[in-house]
Amino acid sequence: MITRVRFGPSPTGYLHIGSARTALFNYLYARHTGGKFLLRIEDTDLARSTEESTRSILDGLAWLELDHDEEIVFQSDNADKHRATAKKLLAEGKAYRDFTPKAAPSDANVKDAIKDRARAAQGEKNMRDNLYRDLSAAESDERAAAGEPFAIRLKVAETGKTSFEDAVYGIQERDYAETEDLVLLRSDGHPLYNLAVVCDDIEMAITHVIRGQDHITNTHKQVLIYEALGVTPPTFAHLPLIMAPNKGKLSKRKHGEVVSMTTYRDAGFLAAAFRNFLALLGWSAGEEKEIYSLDELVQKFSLDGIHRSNAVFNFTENDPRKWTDDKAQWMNAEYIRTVPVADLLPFVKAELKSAKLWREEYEPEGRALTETISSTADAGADERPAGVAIDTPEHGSYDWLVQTINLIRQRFFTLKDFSMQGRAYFSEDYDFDPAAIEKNLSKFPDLKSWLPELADRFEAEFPDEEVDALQKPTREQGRNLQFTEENIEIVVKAFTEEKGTKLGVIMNGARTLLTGVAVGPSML
RNA sequence: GUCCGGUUCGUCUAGGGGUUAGGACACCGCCCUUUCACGGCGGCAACACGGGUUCAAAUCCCGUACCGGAUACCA
Repeated sequence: MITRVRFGPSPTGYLHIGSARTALFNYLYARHTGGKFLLRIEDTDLARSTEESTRSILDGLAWLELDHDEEIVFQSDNADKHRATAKKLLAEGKAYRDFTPKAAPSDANVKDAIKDRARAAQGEKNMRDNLYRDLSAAESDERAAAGEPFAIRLKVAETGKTSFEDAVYGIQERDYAETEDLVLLRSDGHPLYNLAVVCDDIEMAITHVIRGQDHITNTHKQVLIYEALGVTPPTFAHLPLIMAPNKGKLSKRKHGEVVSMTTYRDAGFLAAAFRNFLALLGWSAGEEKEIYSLDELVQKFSLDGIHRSNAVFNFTENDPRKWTDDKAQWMNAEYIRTVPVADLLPFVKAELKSAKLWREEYEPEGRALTETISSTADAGADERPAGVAIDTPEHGSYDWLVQTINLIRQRFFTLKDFSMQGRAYFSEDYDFDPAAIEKNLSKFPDLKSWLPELADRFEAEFPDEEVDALQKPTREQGRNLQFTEENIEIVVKAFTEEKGTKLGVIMNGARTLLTGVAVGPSML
């Protein structure tokens, strides 16, 4: 039997980090088993569902590259089928009409009202004391025909228990006494969540339901519906929850943008890095390894590796450095500097484009950015074999771009850094960091004349260096120097001694003047 | 309240009868670097508590505490 899983977000907000992880686990399980990953928008609560939210969720999934199979199912489209199912259960005597007038929804805090009510009941409540539970079919039909409004409730047996074997939490049991005669169809005719989910899961032939642990109680109710329908329930796998640093609920209300997937996209995170981070929140392959490609995740993912305890998503409000989880930040930086340039290039391009720093020359005709890049260009880092003349591709060329990225990405954390910290590499129009100026320029007033002087010196020592670097005589033989790291060092050191200053002063001053920031590749 | 679940360094976690309780992030130090990072090396730091079972318990059982979830004509 082919595995079929579904991710069923309700479109009442953006893609939350917890939902994103649920989606990821569903995706990984489907791909691991060679099954299907389906998407179902659970929009039965039309009062709260918005199209904007649906779009935002779809955007988030697209960003994470969790492509779904088959058509997206909108639960609201199936309302008629849900109603038909409720009526069938009614006809079979497995459900009944409840003519109790609908309670006015408490306006303030629904959740609190429910908790208060539950506390007040102190567990003394008899879940089967509904007046209409045993109304004769004839009388029920009659009242309905007379136009009296009613909800349809499932008739839960007096004694017994629901049970299912959760792939993560093991055998789960719940006495019927704990479960109310749940409402299937509202008095206004709208199908409710549990009914809708069961109907759709059956119709979509879902084999594994992977969702948050907060649904365990719903699962018991859904098992009841499956039983009433005479359908074997799918396998359930409940996931531990992702908590806020205080181990409380992670919510938009309280924690703001840190919980939204779009925040990470906009902050310059690589989807691959964030996916990797998310995968390790509540799941482990049982090995000492942190970096996993999507393929590896797919290959190693299993329901057995899912934890039973909640995980804390760690961040510190009001600390810009720790605005989100340290490990997520580290992982992103790790990806930025180690991923093959070819994989990084498209993202850098997008970033530069949005910052209006992109030039068409970077991408020569007929050569896609993702194309394999020459091995020399891929050599990463600022390290270069000693004694080899520095090959400086034409500024603005494709090769120049690749080398530049390799040079600067070593100290970057997000894609944003390419247009912020690294702006000077792509444009003459960049800002100066006041702290960097203070630290590296203002303190040494002499730099004002030294730096231009050094520039002249370079020009004199390395004339025309881009044209024919390798042909040039070395210093021993004549005037001009080969443009190598060693020779640059000779020139700069000589200059430094001449001025009676330290190398660091010159290097740092030059970097700050040239790039506007204090951080950057070495001059030598 | 009731039902369900959980508890290993600050955080993510490995380990599930005998381990110096391992790794990662964060933090601190040293090295590398005449910058900042990267990197390398090292340090700090954990089995919630109490009872059992056992030659032996972080690991199995029970209880307590604490944390979380659920308890709608929301999803």
